[in-house]
Amino acid sequence: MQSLLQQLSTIHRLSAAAQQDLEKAFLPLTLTKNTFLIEEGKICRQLYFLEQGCIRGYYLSDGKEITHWFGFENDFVTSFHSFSTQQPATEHIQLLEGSVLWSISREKLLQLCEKHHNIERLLRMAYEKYYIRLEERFVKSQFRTAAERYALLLEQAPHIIERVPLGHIASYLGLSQETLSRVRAKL
Amino acid sequence: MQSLLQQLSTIHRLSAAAQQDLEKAFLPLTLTKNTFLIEEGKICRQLYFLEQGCIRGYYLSDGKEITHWFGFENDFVTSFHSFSTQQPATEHIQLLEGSVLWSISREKLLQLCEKHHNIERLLRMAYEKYYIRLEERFVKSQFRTAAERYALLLEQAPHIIERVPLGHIASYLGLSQETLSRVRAKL
DNA sequence: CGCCGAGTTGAACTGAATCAAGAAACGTGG
DNA sequence: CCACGTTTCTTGATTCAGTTCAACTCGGCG
Repeated sequence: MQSLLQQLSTIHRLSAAAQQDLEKAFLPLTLTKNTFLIEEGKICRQLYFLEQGCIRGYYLSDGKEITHWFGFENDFVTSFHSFSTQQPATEHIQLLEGSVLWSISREKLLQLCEKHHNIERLLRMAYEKYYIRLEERFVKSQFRTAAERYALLLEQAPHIIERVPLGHIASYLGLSQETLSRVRAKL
Repeated sequence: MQSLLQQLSTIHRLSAAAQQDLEKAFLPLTLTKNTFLIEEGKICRQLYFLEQGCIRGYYLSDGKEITHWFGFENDFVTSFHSFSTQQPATEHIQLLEGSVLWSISREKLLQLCEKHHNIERLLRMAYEKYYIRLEERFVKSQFRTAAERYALLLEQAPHIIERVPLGHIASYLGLSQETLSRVRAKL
């Protein structure tokens, strides 16, 4: 719980009352490797905070799994599309390691937004932050070669190679596994 | 102004007081083709609503202009990274047609968020919407061929070809202009 | 011991980039 | 309203990065 509050405070400072309500609203959750947090076709009603562990989001395209994001310690994860619109998810979210999470329902979160302007602001600022992060990733991947994209990933998440199978990283970078293997072979 | 209020109401319903304050805060602006709304290196302090016209955001990579988004009627536009963080912009924003816009300063917008929880919520929901839109674009471009990406764009914005030079569309799709021209030749 | 998933390596193929001309369309001034 | 230069678009030839398919290696594990 400490790391959740800590992470929230890096986005926006909360009032004591808002913080207490949030503490009560998040429920702890420990899950094993390969568990699915969300499956395609189901409606996602929970937002998760990943305290410890590693997660991927992927979708199926022509029968192949395309990993389009990873979550690590201190990330908020969910299927944002489904969570926001309450339409069926188009992606799977799967644990890559046994993980410790905290969850809050959409309903509860919206109640807290209603009650504390404070929390609504934090959420707004969190979306801003995640929007900018996604935009940056988009810009930095277009018109870059395989080697450049891999080098950039290693810069941003040096630990990733030890924790995530190569095939998942390859599709995340928009490459085939064989190409990524060859890129790595050249150091 | 009518179309701005109309557009806001599709995101979230505002109180009369909040709506009135917003009406006062937005200033009208009419600019000619090729004007720059934002230039790389400058800090972006304004958010714009595009009532009429057409805009692109682009950045320079190896001396080449890469258009990474277009704005049309009823879009909110700014350099989100610079606007949110108040760091220098990494992109240019340029009018592709003479346009009618409304602008609000970051300072004023944050004041209004402070005053009306209502407006803070609308902004949070707007960010949600734009986040989802960006994510969808990302997913739909990765692992797609040139022809598929072009077909998808035409579905979503059939009018774009008559309003925007081919070269800009090509870089938006992650292609060279020559390739896009050949894709079009095959209908 | 043999299977299985994960990663590597090789050879052939291909979609798209690049380089290089040329053709159209456009706007501006005379 | 035409002439000229500029910008925009097309077409061709060549090259290359990355895919695909297939075989092989390696380490872990029942």
